[in-house]
Amino acid sequence: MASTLRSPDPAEVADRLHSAAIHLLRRVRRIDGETGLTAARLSALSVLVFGGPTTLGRLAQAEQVSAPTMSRLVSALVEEGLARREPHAEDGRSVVVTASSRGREVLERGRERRIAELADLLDELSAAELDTLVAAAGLVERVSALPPSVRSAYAGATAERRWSGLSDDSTGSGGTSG
Amino acid sequence: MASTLRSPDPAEVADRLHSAAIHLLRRVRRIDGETGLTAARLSALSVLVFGGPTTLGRLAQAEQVSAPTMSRLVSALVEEGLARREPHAEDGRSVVVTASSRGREVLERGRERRIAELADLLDELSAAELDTLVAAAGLVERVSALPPSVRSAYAGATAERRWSGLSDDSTGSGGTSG
DNA sequence: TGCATATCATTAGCCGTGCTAACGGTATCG
DNA sequence: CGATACCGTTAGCACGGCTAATGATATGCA
Repeated sequence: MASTLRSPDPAEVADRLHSAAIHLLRRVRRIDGETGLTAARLSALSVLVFGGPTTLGRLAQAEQVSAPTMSRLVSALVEEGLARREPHAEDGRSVVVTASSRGREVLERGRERRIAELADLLDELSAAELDTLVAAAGLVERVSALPPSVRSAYAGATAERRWSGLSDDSTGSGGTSG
Repeated sequence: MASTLRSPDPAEVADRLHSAAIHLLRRVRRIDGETGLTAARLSALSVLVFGGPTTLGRLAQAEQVSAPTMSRLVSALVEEGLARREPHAEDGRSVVVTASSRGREVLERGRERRIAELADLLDELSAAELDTLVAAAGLVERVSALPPSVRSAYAGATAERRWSGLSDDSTGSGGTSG
């Protein structure tokens, strides 16, 4: 209502975004618990699936978390059989992380489940409103200073399955795994 | 770009929102660490400040968390002098939580700090884009099945400082505190 | 009245996820 | 060959979700 009647106050925008993000995640937390995929793992896995194999460090960078955090996250994915850790061909210090075929399946299943759960909620939104959400998500990603193509791959899928900074030296294979 | 050219796929919307929320919160987590106010505490405190005193249970409901979680959250706020726990006048089982004046100050300071940190990022967005974000935040709140007026109080402030479900029987005093 | 049940909040304990610090192993450069 | 830099892991801390169990109070019914 009031939001479009005037120039939005950045303070307000920040607060409302903050609040919305918190509540959205609290909701999703409950949902993805059913597949055993938590939000952070799902997010990391999706980067692997859509972006192809990459090193742990680059994955951490893409997800904007510290290396130890990503290491633990990857360990969880590996233990669940959703990803593999492999030695880097050229750099002995590095580790290449690859989504397993089961990882792809589970990502898709989790995705479908999440959608099923959200379907009732999203149903009451118009196409224009969905558009608004998509646009906002894009803006948030931009504002969060992420490598943008990673995130647009989320939607584009076939258009750009790899992103510039990651595949040049770390994967070596070309992203066709499983 | 492509998002406005067709009817958005709910799956896509869900994924992108999910991802955006994760990354936004990861960013904000770093920011509000400087004031000692974490995201969850800030969110709860803001409900108290904008909504007035309420019981713990209702606060938990408003924030969509379990009672134990909110109890711990409130304990943290109380220990930091940002809120008070008081016995309920009519129901001995209940506890009324009230934001202290310092709580209001700190909320405002944390808010300002968060905004200062986000200023560079939000600066690169147009007014229309900010509008998009605000609209999206509202949609997310709606979709997250929250009591809507709580959240609109975030923006409206003076317009509706109380929200229907909370003040009828739990506060007893009338919401004018401090 | 008195006991059973329901409700509100707290405590206890688990898990996941963020961090920094410290460490081991590898590359790289002098 | 030794010093230094870099990558990843381990260790340990804090926080915030949750469920289960415990007090304490209200309520309802015999």
